[in-house]
Parts: sequence; C-alpha cells; structure tokens
Amino acid sequence: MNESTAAPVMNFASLGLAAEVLAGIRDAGFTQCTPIQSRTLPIALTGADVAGQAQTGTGKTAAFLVALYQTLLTRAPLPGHASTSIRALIVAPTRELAVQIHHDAETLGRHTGLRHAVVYGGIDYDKQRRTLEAGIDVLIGTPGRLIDYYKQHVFDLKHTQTLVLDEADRMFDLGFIADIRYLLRRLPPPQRRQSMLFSATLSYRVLELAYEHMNNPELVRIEPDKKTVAGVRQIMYYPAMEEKIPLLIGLLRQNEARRTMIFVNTKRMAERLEATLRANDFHAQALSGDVPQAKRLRFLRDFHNGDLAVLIATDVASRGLHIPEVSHVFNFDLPQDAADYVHRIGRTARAGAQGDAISFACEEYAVGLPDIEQYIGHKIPSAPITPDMLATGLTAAQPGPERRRPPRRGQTHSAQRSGAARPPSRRAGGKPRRSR
DNA sequence: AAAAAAC
Repeated sequence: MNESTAAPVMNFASLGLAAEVLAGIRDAGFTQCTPIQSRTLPIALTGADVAGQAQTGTGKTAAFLVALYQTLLTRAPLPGHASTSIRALIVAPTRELAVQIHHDAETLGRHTGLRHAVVYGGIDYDKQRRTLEAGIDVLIGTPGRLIDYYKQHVFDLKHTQTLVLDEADRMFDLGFIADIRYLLRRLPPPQRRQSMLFSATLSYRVLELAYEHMNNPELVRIEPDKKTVAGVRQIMYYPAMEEKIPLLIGLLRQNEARRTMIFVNTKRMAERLEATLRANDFHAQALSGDVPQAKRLRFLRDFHNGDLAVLIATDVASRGLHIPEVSHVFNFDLPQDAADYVHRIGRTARAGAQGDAISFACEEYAVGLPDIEQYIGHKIPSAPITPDMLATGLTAAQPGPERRRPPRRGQTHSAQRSGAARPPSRRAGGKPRRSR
C-alpha cells in the first residue's frame, strides 16, 4: 500500500470538477477543502482506490461523496448496466449514520441528476423496496437490509463502479465482517471498481483485512498520532460506583449544558439512566438498539433541533453522527475499546468547534483506561471530586412495569444446540429473574 | 465484552 505524504491545501474550484458537482458543493457551503479532502480527492478523482483516516468532524463524508459523484458523471456505466444496477454503494454501520450520509448526498448530488436511496432495517420495508425498484444510482444502507433486498433481486451489484465503506474499521469488526464479505463478493472485482475506505480510526490490522478487497490503494492519514481534535477539553473523574449518578447530575446542573450526549456501555444502562434522569426533571431520552426505529429517528431529530437537551446513548450513536453544537459528551461508562473513546468524544468539537468530554473511570471499566491513553497518545487530565459536585436529594427512578426482554442470542443458541435442561416455556418456580 | 445489523 502506498502512503501519500504531500499536503497541498486545495480549493474545490481547482479540482477540475464537473459543474453539477461544484453546484452541490456550493449549496453545502463548502469552498476550501479540509486536509483529508485535499489529500484524498486528487487520488480518488483519478479513479484510484483510497483509504483515508482523519480526525472526527473533518469532512470525510464530503471527501468520498464528491469523488463518487465526479466519477459517476464522467465515466459511463459499465457495459450491461440494467435498470436494477447500482452504480455506487455506500455501506455504514448504523441506520442513523446511513440516513445522515443520504441527507448529505442529496445536498451534494442534487444537481447531478443521479438517483439516491437509503435502505436500513426497522422501518418502511415496502416503501424502501418500491424506491429501489424505481431504479437507483447511488445506494446507501446498512448491511442487513441491503442483503435482504439483494437476495430478493431488488437490485444488483454486477455493474457497481464505486464502493464506499464508511467507518471502515467497524465494518471489518467480527459482527459485520460476514455481511461485508457477502456484499463485496457480489461486486465487480477490485480491479474493475473503485473502493474507498474511511474512518477516524483505521488500524493496520484493518487495512490488512481490507487490502484483499482493494486495488493497490493509496493510504492517506491526517496527523495519525493525533487521534482526538484539539477543540475537545478532556477530563477524567474517578467516582465510586454510588457516586456516578450524583456526580453526573451535579455536573449537568452546574453546566447548564444545552446539548449533551451521555454514553453508556449497555442498552440496559441506557434505559436505567434515562429513568433516573427523567425522575430528576431532565429532558432526556435513551437511544439504543432496543428502541423502536421510529423513536430512534425522532430522538435524534429532536436532539438535532434542540428540542431535546440530553441524549443518552449506547455506541449506536458513537460514530459518524454530526450534530452541531453538542457542548458536552459524557462517558458515564468508560468505553471498553480505545477507538470507541475517540469516536464518542468526537461527537463534540466538530468542524473547528469547541466542546467538553467528561469521562467517569470507576471500578467496572477503569481497566480500559491505560489502553485509551496509549491509543490517544497522552494522559487524560483528571480532577478531584469535591462534595459540592455531588447532587443531593435525588429522586429514585420509578421501577415501572417490568419490561420483557428477549433472551440473549448467545444463550438461546447454546441452549438449543445442547438441548439444555431449561424447560422451553415456564421457569420452574418463583418470579422471573432479572439478571444482575 | 457490548454494541450494531433483516424479516
């Protein structure tokens, strides 16, 4: 893999782009390229493969979208192109990110005459299908729903000219890799298409995995030793378990933060924290994979519009989402994965803005802290917790109706496979057990 | 280790 080192600062007008693409760039309000755009566009516009790493909020999405539109406008569809053929495929790891990319694509591609669609699970099955059946050039989606429609021959990938994997390192994670390989195997071979990979955290391990699906890609890394942006003020507290909630609420009250994201490590914790914050008069909603899709989209839209002050989230919201004016990001639970720390705090201080990232390291997850600090290349400054910071007189969350949870997948499978002892329907005695 | 991702 070649690694690009030149660092010219480009202007969009100097890239020789088609008028239709420039018009979209103008609509989006862009004139000067960001570093990642300056370095990847000259490569990508030749049709070459590129893997791009740059800090959160520095314009990676526009980099691949501009390249993609220019390619589609200036290169003819591949021979045999049919009405069901997709010319460009963009895959993202979460539904909300797919929606956001689609939104950006509609702006940047508005004048190209190309047809866009986004497909993702949990909503609008027949509607999305009908959109695809009408004929689409640029298809954005999450793996599951894409494969679902693909298997039903709603579209084909035989003539796809451009592939983009956004948050590429995530897409090569264990949970996604099988689906990604499924899609990649159905595209033209690497030599006959353009492949682009982007993320703020591209490890060489991931690049190695990706390499077999790419054609002599150029690697572009912007300040690879500086994983986090300068505009984020990072701070670490070391609360005891029972201090976490009083500390969080104390800080929320004193911050008068208008737009705050609070990350937790589990769906259950998202739910519990939502109940606790609401019981204490915060306008908060929890976003996780357990939340119905329509609500997920509504919470995010409300948060975006400023109608929701506090968004509690699992890592479903840690990557790619661009919400202007997020003032504070809390890691109520320290993430287990160092890259996730970078992505989470990257929800604030985007596009040159400032923001605060406040993390709690307590016994449960503090073991991951050395990894995180090594990964970002510096210690995270810590501050002592003084009694006045802890909120008092808090209301306990209403327990509410016991919510029925589907059994965890792993347990189900192993139970089935081993023909396990537990009777299928009713547990032997007593009330339903709530784990932990 | 959890989370995400199809019906």
